Amino acid sequence: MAKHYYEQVYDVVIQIPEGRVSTYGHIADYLALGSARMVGWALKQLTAGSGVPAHRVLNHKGELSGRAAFPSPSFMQEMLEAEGVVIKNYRVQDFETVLWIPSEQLENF
DNA sequence: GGATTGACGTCTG
DNA sequence: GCAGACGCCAATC
Repeated sequence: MAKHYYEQVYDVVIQIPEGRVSTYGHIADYLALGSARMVGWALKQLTAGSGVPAHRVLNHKGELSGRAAFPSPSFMQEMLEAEGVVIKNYRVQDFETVLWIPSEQLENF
């Protein structure tokens, strides 16, 4: 059984540092999945015990679109706020400031 | 094996 | 800038 494509998504999401967030588009583009839906689909398979901080993955608007998939609607927000990310009405403040890009991580960090 | 779904993104109007 | 439509690929029914 070869490594599923969503496992690659897990690997990238796990590398997202605390206080930072990423987007489906960047992850999809980095992994060359071809569609952000692949990332969303992969994260959908995730669970709280998967060890993958899926709450750090947002949509291109910086909105916590996936909060509905969490056990609590505020779970995602609480999680990010605990890491230092400022959330306002389920949206990340200074989104581009806390935005974490996998390709950028590999080339500059 | 065909149709539907899915935590989205980009393009066009 | 906002709204609607399309695309994208894999998994599930």
